[in-house]
Amino acid sequence: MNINEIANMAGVSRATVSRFLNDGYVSTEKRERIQKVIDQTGYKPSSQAQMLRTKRTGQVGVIIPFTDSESISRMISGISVVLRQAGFQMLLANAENSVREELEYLKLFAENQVDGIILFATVFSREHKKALEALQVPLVILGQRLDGYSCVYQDDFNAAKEAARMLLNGVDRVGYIGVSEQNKAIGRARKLGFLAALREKGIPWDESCYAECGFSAEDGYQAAEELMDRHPELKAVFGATDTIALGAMAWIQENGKQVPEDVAVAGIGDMTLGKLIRPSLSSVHFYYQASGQEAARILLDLMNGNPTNKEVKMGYRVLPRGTVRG
Amino acid sequence: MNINEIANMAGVSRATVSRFLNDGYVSTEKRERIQKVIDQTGYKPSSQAQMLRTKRTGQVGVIIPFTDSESISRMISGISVVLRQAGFQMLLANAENSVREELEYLKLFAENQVDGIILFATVFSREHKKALEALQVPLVILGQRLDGYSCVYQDDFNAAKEAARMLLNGVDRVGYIGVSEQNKAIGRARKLGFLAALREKGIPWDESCYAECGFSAEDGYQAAEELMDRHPELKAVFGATDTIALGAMAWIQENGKQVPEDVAVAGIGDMTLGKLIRPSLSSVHFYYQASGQEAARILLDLMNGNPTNKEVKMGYRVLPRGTVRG
DNA sequence: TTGTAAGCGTTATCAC
DNA sequence: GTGATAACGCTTACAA
Repeated sequence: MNINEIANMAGVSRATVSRFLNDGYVSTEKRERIQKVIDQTGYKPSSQAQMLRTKRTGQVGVIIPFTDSESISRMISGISVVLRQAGFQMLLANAENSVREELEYLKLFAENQVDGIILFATVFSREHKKALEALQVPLVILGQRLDGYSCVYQDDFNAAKEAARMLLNGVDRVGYIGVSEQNKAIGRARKLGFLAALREKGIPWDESCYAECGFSAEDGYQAAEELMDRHPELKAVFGATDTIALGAMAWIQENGKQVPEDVAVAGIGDMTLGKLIRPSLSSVHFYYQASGQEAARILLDLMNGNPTNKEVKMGYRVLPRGTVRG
Repeated sequence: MNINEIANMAGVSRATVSRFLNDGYVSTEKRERIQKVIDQTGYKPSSQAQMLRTKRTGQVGVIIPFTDSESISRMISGISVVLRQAGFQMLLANAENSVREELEYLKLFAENQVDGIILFATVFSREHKKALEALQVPLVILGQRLDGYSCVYQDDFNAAKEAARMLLNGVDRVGYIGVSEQNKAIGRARKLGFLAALREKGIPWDESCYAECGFSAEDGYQAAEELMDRHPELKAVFGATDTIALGAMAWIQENGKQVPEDVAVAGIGDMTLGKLIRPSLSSVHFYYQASGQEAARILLDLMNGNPTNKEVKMGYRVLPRGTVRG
């Protein structure tokens, strides 16, 4: 079933059918005839042919570092809602924690497979920047800020600072478990925010109270062990993410300490599970779903030929809960 | 940059270039010439043109009910790894909890937008079955069994039965929090497995000890409240999923009961967070990531013209942890 | 082993 | 308003 057959059945030329489909000028009479035939046959134009002809694919490539993360899930949800509404489909590329894969996908998409790209960024290597410069396709970066590109990111610095303030309530010996500072947002900005809160309170900082780990709860667990072995006197532990904080808290509770009486804990991200455990995890809410929507909207703008780069820093909400002191 | 230009630059016909690209017969001499030109120009064939010409898109549609679920994330991870290796891309369709949307996507993909479909099924309405029958494209169903279709699913019945056995250790008054039985796997099979364990132990069942809810932790929390208000004497609560169980556990602990001394708890799915909370959540591990891989492999088979329908029931592992008695 | 030529199913540009 | 006609960039008989 193709446009020629439809044209024949309706007794018009295929150009007219095409115009009908694309809101061109068609007389009411022929309009009706064509509509009828289409209804009868259930005809749908071949999107492959349309892609070839129009150079538009109606697809957006979304590159994520891994699938198993609540924040990523929420952002994807936001993206998918907006894209769907705009008639776009989402080509999801899962880099599985590999920077090399991430670059591969970037190149793959760059070669005109998609009309636009949303990149969940973690770190920016030289290679990344080179790949981004070579890009012919509109792009929005999610989760990190990068000069010269449209991006949507969280206010990591201030979120961490305020979360640290809440954690430091009546506490002066505190440890920090974070991720590599190569990750500017989650690694660097959050740590700096934390340190800013310390400075504000006049609490001295000793780099040996810092432990670095990956993004999983197991990582947080091990990092807590390492940290607390080194500094059993710590009265509070800050996790760069809720997942890390939850891992750390598990170790702390397992080793005979009360939370928050002996050790207070806080994280960032407001994961669902954080409010279910006892005591409930103090955290900072990020508007992840909205971030995804925002990124998708900016990308739609860009794809519509609006060349304005935009940087959007999302807000946050501090959530004092059971793991910090009164 | 298209195949004609490459052909001109290499001094061959475009057919030869095409053959070169598709592993057809090309003399070593021309092979080298073409390779050189391609290296110089960075030429990549237009996948849109290839799609139109070959009727293959190299894309697989994956329909999920929602994004925010650890089990779904893990299955997607498995799918993406296998598809990637086979050179396919993943078109992710998020139905956002809407059956209507799910059907829309099914139809959309059915119209030859993709070479194959993986459907994360929840319920099968008449409409679903009609849509599935009309499907021209290879399909694998994930998470549910459906006669006549290739599917990969969990052993929900036996997993629930064994989990219930472990929960019923020294306990005879027990409640069950589940989801709608329209969902044959998570709703029906798990409940039946649970009831089978009860029967085995000779424990009578009273339907008023059943509460039904959605998939979120909040749902589990509320269902626990409803259930425990009705039956304060319950000594154990079974959640059809870990998320539900965690929600229920939060309510139980919040209301002054000790887990597992006063009330034992178990769930299904082995979510990461389950092993981090104290006491740690007893559960059943499902091989979700492997399920995704399996589904993708079967789909690849199907797309290769192997018309063998396959049903794969995945195994499980029972994980007694802190929320059940000795 | 290579080239010619005929599509794949659309949309866009023209005349009419 | 409408209909020829020419692309879009590729693959694949078929012939050489």
